[in-house]
Amino acid sequence: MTSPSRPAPPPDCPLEHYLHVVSGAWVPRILWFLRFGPRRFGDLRRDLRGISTKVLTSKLRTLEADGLVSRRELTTSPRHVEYALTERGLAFEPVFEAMIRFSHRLAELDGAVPAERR
Amino acid sequence: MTSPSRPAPPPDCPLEHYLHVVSGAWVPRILWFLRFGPRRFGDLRRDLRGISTKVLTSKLRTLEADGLVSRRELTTSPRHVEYALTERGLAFEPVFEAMIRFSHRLAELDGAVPAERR
DNA sequence: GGGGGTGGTAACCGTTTGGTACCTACTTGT
DNA sequence: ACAAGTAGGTACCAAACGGTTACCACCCCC
Repeated sequence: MTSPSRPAPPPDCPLEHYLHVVSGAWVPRILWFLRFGPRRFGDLRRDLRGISTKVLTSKLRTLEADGLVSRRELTTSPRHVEYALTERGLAFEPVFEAMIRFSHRLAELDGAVPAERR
Repeated sequence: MTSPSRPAPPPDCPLEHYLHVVSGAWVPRILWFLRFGPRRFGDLRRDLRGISTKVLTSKLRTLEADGLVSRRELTTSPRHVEYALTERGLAFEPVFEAMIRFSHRLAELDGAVPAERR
């Protein structure tokens, strides 16, 4: 035990800044599906196959609190609620692109097909 | 009718590909510190303030199994083990850059003009 | 042979995260 | 009237994740 367990909290680290917002298994996936445009609650639930309504609700609430996602109730026939990326949420776009480049690069290094076909 | 699109789960989805490798609270941080060059076990433990040796070991094992990190035992006086990014691990670099851009962009939106127009 | 530093391993436990099941409230269609 | 679809909320659990505490093996130095 050389150093005290928790002596210095991170000052202004971009990594911590990022990880504070994007944690857990579902948040990246939610943002992923929202980048294609506004999406309704039920749509997201079907997009993210396997997510429970409880978790989807809580994650959307968190993202709304963090200002990455906006919630809009539509005055439509059964009642629709539309979720969309805010301007802050759109800041996530470079990360999506990077994740795509990452997985393409890994596929490339695996020596498999050039990721364009399949 | 209810859902305009329920696109099938792409078996080679870049997002899932990415998330398979980078999950949990510590893995991104470990990769972050390794990108500056090879690092010894104890160095990483000090870099990642608060991580336990158990978790650090298990994460490094996983990263090694995924081929993102290499492990090398040095024949030095006390005994050193050096971890480094492999070529596959270097594919993560765009993600780092994107995370940095993300946090800068958020800071920009926080501190600057509230230009909420569209 | 004791102390200190390295790099772990194993057992146990607590917190966090997510899942299941059941519920409300409203609206539309039959 | 009643079923079905919309968007949730709540209570209760299960599993994953991570932390704590020990302890080991090795090496060097004194």
